[in-house]
Amino acid sequence: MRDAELSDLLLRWYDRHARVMPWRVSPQDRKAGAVPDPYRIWLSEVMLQQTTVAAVKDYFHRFTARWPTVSDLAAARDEDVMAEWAGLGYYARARNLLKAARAVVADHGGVFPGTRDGLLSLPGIGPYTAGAVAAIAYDEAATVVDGNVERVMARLFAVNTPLPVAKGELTALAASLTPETRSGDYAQAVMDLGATICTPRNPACGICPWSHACAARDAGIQAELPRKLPKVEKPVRRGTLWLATQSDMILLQRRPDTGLLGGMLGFPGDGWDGAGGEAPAAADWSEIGEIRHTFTHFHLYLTLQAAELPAGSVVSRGHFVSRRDFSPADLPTVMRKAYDRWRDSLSP
DNA sequence: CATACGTGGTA
DNA sequence: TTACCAAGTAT
Repeated sequence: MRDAELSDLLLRWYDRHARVMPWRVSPQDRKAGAVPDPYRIWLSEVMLQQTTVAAVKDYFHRFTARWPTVSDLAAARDEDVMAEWAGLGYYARARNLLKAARAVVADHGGVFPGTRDGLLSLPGIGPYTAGAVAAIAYDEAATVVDGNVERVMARLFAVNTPLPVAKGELTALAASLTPETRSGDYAQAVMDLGATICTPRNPACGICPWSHACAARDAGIQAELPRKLPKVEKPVRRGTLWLATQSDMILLQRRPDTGLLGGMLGFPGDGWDGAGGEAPAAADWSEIGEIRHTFTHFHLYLTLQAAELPAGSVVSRGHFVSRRDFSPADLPTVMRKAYDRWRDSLSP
């Protein structure tokens, strides 16, 4: 079977089964002339990096309601954007989002670059996102390779080379199928196929439009692909978080712009992320419990120390914020876990 | 090329 | 409960 027949088959499947998403223009609306907004496509694609559609939806609605255009976002305050991103993870995405929005306004007159190569020059936009935005927003015939596409190609062509070694090979195979027309619909179609039918476990080959052409299915090894190199074991780190109040104030600390939870609000800590080393103030600290949290590359156990600081206390780290100006929703999840435990210890 | 970088859902 | 997984990028 020729490659063009395979892509046509998938597009016909997509016409009937495209999932509805807040940022997506349906294939029917596209055929009627509707054009996706590059800003919304870019925002959604950055949010979707290593993140599920379900987790992204509410964040996408809040961001687009608050900042409807790239110019609005470019004019936003850093702390507002970081607070709005809190809980979504991979916070470098939010910092780069702002940098890119400001670059679009400052260097491109408020209009997104019109090609994949142009998009690639913006912070936070790599090969996948550049291709996805170019294909979806501009119908450029860009090859789009995400985890779904890697899995679909590995199975369709029975590639036994493990990831990430196989990345280049899978990209070339994906390129061999990418059509010159309806490139945006096609890119979304392959990803939808991977997300709904060609799933990591128990792929639904019985209803797959490509099952007849699938080499892995033919060999009965579809569930074993793509193969992956063994993962390194996560080490355990331990440390302390200091939870201090002073009358109606809470002690918070903005984290450095780079590294773990970069740019996010949190509580002063020590012993687990290279920062600190001692309590931020002399006080009668009492241990109120422990939280555990697993990051991408390590398990973390944090001892929680709480204290009411005497009036006039000098703190070595952080700054006091009135409870009225503090929202736990602005915290990254590990910090919100600590806050929730703290609050529970105060009013059980 | 390997590592750092979050979180919530699922088996 | 543990381990894996999700529309990756930067360094």
